[in-house]
Amino acid sequence: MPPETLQAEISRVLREMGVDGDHPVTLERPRNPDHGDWATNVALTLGKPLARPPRQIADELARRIDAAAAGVSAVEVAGPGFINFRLSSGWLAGGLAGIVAGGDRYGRSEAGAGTRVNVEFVSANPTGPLHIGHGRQAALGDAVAELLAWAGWSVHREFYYNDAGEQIMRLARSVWARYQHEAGAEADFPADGYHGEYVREIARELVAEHGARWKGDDSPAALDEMRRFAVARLRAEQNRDLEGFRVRFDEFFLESSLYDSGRVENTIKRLRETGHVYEKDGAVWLRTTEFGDDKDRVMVKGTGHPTYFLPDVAYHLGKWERGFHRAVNVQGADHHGTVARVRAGLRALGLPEGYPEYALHQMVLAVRGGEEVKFSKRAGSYVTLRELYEEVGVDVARFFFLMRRAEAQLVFDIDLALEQSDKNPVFKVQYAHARMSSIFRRAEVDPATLDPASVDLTLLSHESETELAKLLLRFPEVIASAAERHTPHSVCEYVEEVAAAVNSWYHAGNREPALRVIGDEVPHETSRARLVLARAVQVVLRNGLAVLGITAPRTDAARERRRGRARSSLILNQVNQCRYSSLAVLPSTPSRRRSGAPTTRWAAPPPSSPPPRASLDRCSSWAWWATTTPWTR
RNA sequence: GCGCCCGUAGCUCAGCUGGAUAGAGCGUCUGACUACGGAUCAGAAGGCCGGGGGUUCGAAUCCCUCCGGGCGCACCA
Repeated sequence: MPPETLQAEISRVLREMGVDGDHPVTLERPRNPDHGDWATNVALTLGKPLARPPRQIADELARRIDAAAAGVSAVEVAGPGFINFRLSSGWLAGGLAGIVAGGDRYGRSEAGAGTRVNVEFVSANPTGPLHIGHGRQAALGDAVAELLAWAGWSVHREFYYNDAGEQIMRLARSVWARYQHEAGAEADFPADGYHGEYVREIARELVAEHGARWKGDDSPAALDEMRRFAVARLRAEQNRDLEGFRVRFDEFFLESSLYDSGRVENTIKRLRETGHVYEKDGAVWLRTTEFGDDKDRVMVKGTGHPTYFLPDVAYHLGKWERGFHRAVNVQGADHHGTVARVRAGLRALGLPEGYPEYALHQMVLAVRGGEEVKFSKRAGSYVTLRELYEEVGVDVARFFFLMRRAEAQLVFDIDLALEQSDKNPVFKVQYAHARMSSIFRRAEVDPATLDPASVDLTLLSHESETELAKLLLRFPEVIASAAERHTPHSVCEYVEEVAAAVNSWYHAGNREPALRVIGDEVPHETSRARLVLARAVQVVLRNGLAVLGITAPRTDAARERRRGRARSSLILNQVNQCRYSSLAVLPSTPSRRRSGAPTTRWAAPPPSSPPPRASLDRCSSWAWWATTTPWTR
């Protein structure tokens, strides 16, 4: 955000010039650096009201500005009447000191005033392991939640699931059939069953724990036992996968509790009282068209059973009544059809328009060697989240899931994710952070003891330094905007930009030793000032990555490997990668649609022959390289 | 057929809710290397912002329309 001093000074001058106090003054950051650090088009917008040429207004405004009071070093009029400002070195120095002083709170704001907000995401039903679509949603939801927390909201992370619906029964029937096979009985596998290997695993565990007591038993009681067992197993597995992905929830909300607690009944009663309910063809309808939906919706079917619409409304009404007057739902874009109707149902009950908010995301495509990766052994028809992050690492997976805006389809490039160079944006950013840490180690200075107040920061006068400093000072604005718009990807882009600026600054020191942070060529005071800048970089990168749920390493395992300490573990690592690459070669059937599941669906038929084993070849050549290449140059 | 999302450099994508000469990474091309961590740097080429209309001082951005791609449109879950 623009410096308040500048904003205030412009307002003062405008009042002086007799301009109406509520005339909007927008300050924006010009794309072109020649146009200064901040610019305003206010003279252009004043042309009509003042009946004067914009250029003339701009000239007068620029003349009257007190640069010192505004915190700028230059005021220029350009083009048709833009006014460009350049920030003063004093303002920059104060800002840098503020970053270091702010530390891990730098970038937070109190905008949310501690108000409660509910962020619901993942919400996968326990019918199988989480897939990479859930992964995108987990990363996205967690980042949106964290952004809101940084914007001063009190955030509640919630996971909603169903343990008794039709799909769960399909799961139960699938497990039942596999169990009969394991127990040595005949049974037809249901046509709509779940084919993943995990179903067999659950059946085997059932046998291990309960023996063959349900052999040949197709009673509802037996099916129900298996349902409970399978749901418990899969819920536990999902939780392990999420914990491994560093995502935690404050609450797991069970759909069936809406029935048990009478909330569904209560909701329909209250809807009837609104007078928007009618009966037609033996079903009970809500007139959602009165509230912006494109057709009315059935709440209770002719069979007497409620549709999913009803518990959805009951659930969100419950959120409101639990005190969450703001709620954000992170969901796959295939759910956008439910948005209008749920909101309409809630409006009928008197809740405000636009409740809850939705952050919808498109599907994920995993690509390796230019080919889509579709299958895995464990889940059968899709790539699981765990397989993905065990191969590329949690940090990389989270960043890749977040680096595109949610509404766009995501191509997850596994080759790029495995790349350990600046080609990979995650390494580029983490490396920039590690590099700053390395400078402090080298200088034998504890960054925590650095006191920016005792340092003359105006010594940071090289262009690479001032550009970097200005970039760092944008951080709070980046966070605030990303929180408001639910766009973690803009944080990814920002940290990447910071890393690039850090490299540029750092390498200026390679070309001219006088520009280094530490060394004989550098005067002590200058060195101190640059250490403050390095510290500010650390703070911003660490905080930016923290928002995204990514670690900011002080050092890197790869460096240890280069030092030759861990040759064997490197080789092991490559072998592991070969193991996971097996997920590319297993044929299977396309997945079926499951409710509550985000949008990863693989519609293409299974390959008739296994794809080429390029990744295996590469692994073996790496192993060869590792055993034949000396570790020190 | 209706609704939502997307279409920007060869590829993957940004573009801060209407601003000045449309940006970044990868790829390509040309240079640089005794290094505070080479996991590198400097530079260049590359564009009818899907097409066409409109709105205004000004449009990738807003409106209309067409084309292309994805998703969703049940008394399914």
